[in-house]
Amino acid sequence: MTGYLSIPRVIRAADAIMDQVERLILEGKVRPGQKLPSERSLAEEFDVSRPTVREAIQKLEARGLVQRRHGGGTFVAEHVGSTFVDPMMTMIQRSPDGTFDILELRFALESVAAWLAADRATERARGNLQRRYQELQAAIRSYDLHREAKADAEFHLAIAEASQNGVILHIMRSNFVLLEESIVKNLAELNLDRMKKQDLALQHEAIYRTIVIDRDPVGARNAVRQHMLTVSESMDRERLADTKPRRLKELTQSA
Amino acid sequence: MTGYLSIPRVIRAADAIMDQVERLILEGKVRPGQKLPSERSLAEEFDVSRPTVREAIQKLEARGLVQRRHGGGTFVAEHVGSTFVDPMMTMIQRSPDGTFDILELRFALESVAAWLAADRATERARGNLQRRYQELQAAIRSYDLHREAKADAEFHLAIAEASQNGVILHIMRSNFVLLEESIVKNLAELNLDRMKKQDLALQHEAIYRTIVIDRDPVGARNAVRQHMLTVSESMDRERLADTKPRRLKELTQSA
DNA sequence: CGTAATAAGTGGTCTGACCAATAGGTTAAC
DNA sequence: GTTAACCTATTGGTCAGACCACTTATTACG
Repeated sequence: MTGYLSIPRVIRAADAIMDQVERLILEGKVRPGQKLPSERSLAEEFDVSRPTVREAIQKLEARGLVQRRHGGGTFVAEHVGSTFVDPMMTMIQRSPDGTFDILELRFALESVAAWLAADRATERARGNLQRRYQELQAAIRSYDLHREAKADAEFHLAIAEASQNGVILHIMRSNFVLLEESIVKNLAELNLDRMKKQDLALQHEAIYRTIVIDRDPVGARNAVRQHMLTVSESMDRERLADTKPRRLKELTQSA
Repeated sequence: MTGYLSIPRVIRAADAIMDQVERLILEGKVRPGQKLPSERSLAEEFDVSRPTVREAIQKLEARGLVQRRHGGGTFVAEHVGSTFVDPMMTMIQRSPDGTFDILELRFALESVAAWLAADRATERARGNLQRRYQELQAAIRSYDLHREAKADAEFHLAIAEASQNGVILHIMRSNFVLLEESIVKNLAELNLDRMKKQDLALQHEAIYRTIVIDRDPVGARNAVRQHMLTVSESMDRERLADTKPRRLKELTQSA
């Protein structure tokens, strides 16, 4: 049937198909959410067997590019790369120090992102940031913890978007879910302390203002650092017997 | 957060097998580098067909947990998760500003990593860092560009390891290949300028010293920042018509 | 003793079939 | 006429058995 059976293939057929389908997706020939051709028709089109096509699609699924529904079809993931959290990351999160590790990561990424955002955000990005900020305020007033966490995460994500750095944005996006869970945790503890809660609100306001209004890179960076510091302090109580020294505070203060 | 479309997921046989095999790996029943049972014997053991086992293993392969060799067998990946580079990242890298974006990411991550490493690196991690540093020096003397880039990347990776932050380490590992390519690019340009090359050597020495010998967090962070700044300057010449303002320098100086 | 031919084992692909879930159109009930 | 139940074609999920291509270990030959 398949004409090139006699040709010794160095590369695997499945990988070749995967590249082709991947290109279809990445080049936008099939848009996010759209349905991919069925396995059978793809097999015919590429002139390979269905198992080979299945292998290809499975790999794409494992990488989060597509999603399969039994009986429904195969669909391109809604936002490529954003729903996908790599397995290692979730493992890390469940580890004892995971939450704090993530906080240190955020400290590193978001302080730089804020600096960059204040420096070079587009008009559109600033508008978006403002919208996210207002949404966050509304969420806080709603006393819906989950909604607040989501809005909080979206706000921080908007900073990354405004930074115009695709890599930083991608990392924050691909860990959006983790970020959200992490925020839920933090909020749950902070809710007991109205003072701290007030601090958070002021800090969010400072971040928003320094980036969107003042466009002050240094101020934005410091505001984010202060914010992270407050969040980390709320966690310290619960982890007195930590195995590693945790000194975000000093990391913040030492210029 | 999790999709509204989220359906009552019926467990697929392949996924169940994947979990089982994954557990074998993560629980250490089969060690990295070790050979996994053949597909046929796994199929018999789990009482499913070989295609199903193949699907399971394929997914593990796509996630970088195992590696298959035609005719050889399936092996557990040497360092789990480190071979895996996610597709989006390679796309970003090929974009016009990709190289600079990565540099900004490194600026954010590595400066914090250096700070943490100087503060809390274990004896073992410091020894490893020293070894990597010596290897880097040897590589430089060999005038082998690729070897030098690899040693350079390994050195920076060792900093992340010493930081004891699993998340930062993971991100740097999963982008190790990109990091290496990025360094090759930078070195290629820097090679024309012996002065700059000398600067790099001094900076690597400073990073090594502040972390391993002095154990000076602030010094380590500044050393990394200075290093990134030098690297970024070598790129500026080639990208005068950049679309985004790039001011790593100011990001460095403003305390 | 060393090297080359060979055999066994393993992943890679194919064919074809049947099962299970979904989606959409058709029909029946209201 | 509208809505609800149902039926069917489509599509992904699984299975079986076979053969090909590559690797590795064994064996036989020089």
